[in-house]
Amino acid sequence: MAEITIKYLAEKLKMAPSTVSRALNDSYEISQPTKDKVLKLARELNYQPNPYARSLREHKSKTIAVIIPERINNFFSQVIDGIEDVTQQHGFHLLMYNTHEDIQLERKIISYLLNGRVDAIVMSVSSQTSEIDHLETVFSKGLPIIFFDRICPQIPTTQYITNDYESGFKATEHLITRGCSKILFLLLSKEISIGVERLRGYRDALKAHKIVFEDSWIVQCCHEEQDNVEKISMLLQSPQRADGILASVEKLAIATYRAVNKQKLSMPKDIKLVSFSNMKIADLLCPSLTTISQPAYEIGKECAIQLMKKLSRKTQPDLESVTKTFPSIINIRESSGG
Amino acid sequence: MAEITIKYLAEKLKMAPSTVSRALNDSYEISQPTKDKVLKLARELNYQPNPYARSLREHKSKTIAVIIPERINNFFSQVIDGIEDVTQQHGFHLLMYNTHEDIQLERKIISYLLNGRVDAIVMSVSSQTSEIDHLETVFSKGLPIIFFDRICPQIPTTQYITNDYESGFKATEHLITRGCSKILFLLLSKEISIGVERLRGYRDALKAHKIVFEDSWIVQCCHEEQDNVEKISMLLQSPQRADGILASVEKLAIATYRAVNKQKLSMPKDIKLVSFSNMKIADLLCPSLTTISQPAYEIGKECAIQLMKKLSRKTQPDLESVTKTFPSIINIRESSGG
DNA sequence: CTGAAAGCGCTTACAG
DNA sequence: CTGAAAGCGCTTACAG
Repeated sequence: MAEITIKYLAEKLKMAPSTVSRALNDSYEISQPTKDKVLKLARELNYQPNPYARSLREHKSKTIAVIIPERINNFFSQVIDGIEDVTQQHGFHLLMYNTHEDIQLERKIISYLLNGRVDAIVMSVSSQTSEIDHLETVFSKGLPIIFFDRICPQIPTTQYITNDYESGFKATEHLITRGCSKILFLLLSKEISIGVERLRGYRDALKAHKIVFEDSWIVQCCHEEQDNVEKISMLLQSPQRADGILASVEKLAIATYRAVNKQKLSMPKDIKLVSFSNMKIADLLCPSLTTISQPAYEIGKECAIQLMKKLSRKTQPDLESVTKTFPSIINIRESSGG
Repeated sequence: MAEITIKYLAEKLKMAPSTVSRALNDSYEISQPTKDKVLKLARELNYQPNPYARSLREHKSKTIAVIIPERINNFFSQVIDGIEDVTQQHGFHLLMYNTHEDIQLERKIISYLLNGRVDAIVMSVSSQTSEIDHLETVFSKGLPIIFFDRICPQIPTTQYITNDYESGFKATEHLITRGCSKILFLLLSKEISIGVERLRGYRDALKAHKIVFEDSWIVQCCHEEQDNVEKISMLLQSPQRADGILASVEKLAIATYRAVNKQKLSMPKDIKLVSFSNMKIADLLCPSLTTISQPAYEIGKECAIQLMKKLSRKTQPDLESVTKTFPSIINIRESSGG
């Protein structure tokens, strides 16, 4: 790969490299004829600047890291599409990392990003993230970071969530109006921010409807589908089983379907289900799934817009320390009784 | 962000930068005591080498570009998980690009990668990709490139596919044994490689079973769900409508479900469906979907393994010009009559 | 075993 | 308007 460099162009054109560089960057200091000559040759030879030389010199990389806890997930895919659509227009590149919900991996990934590899980070923390010193390091180093969905309220930066408390409340209320009185809340173990808010909404809805809450209704699940199916199956075969389930995450709704089938129960007759989910085919499931869906693409776009705004300014003002809320939508379908 | 550099460490330690660099890289030329001192301080100050300085110097970036035509797609997500799991172990980073099935965007993305930004490319081409000069440029520049699924046979490099001909044949045969005699083949417009192979298998299966093929059975769809639903609906309301559908891509199966519902037809009674799809919840659809699923994660892993093998060698032998085939699995469910 | 020097490909302050 | 020089943070061939 014999690369075309500025030096090479300069030789061919019998100019100084500095002149070529300035012409390429359309500097006001360079005459039009010179610019024309340089551009012409650059195009002919398909000159592409070496991004790393530029990054080293400029101390910026024009790349952004996106860190998510799970890749096979419509919500995150949609968020990333939103991010990419914006950053691409600004000539930014996206470095992508999946933590697999593993805090150790998350720390390691963060450590790779600490020396100029990226100009900013957009991130949804893993469900294991309770200690946050690695995230504090990012912030204290001055590396811009934005959180979405699974946020980190302790870090004073811009964060995007949806109205999780309200959605949890409404979803629970919906189940209650459909006749449920024993409602299980499924969540991932130790899940932060979103789980907490959704849970609060759920509990307050129960309280508002004078349903006496039992501790056993909060069910900590894991990331292994088979384990979750078995756990939920067990719960469903108990004599005083629940009549409603609120799944705080899509994968737990899937596990519920499997458990219901396994126990040969009928949904929504025996058990009703609502889940947070951005699945596009929720309406094609058997029975169709009542979902609370988040405006994922818009969230991604907004993250990127804020970042682009910050990074494009000469004097980069700090990202505002604020948590912005997008509205989720509840789509009532058969799984909850329609 | 005041960065810790080698120069800074060298000053603190009263050594030369070259010594520090060598100690950090565990060079045999450096004494153990010196290494210990350097490593100690580096750890204390949490030194992270500047990746771009190193890339510029070494002419390698330790990053790989992954280019896919669509992000909200289980198949691609699984492939990428496979790629990442391997590359991460080798300290490589992943730059990710979604072409949205747009050849112009694909060309643009490729052009960004031509000057050392990445050490290699893993790619699935867009369905619009008929001209391939941009891919030829990549190859001729000596930038390693591997294709998967939607491959580019004209480029002499390693390519990964599944047994698409065979799967198309078997899927068609399956529909025939379930009583279908008018089988529609849905494909994305001008789709390359995979579409072609699957289509060949389909046609040969018809021929083998002495079914006289009609041109109108090959239906070119697009990327707009609504348009596809309408097109398929139209076809389904014709008096001599098909009794079987083979969807070469998951999104066309989804559109078929919607069209069937819209026309108030019943699947599998009125119409039977088989689709290529890596959807994990195909069994939960109404009716459950008969799928041909590809070993996506394994394909991703294999792409990455080949690349790592190549890139880790001092003398990098060319990627073998060979097309390797992974076996897909047919999962028979209700949509095709069980 | 350690150090001084050159250079990767850029950009920009400084001269002229 | 153009050029020579320095420097971004590394690594390595060359000395000693």
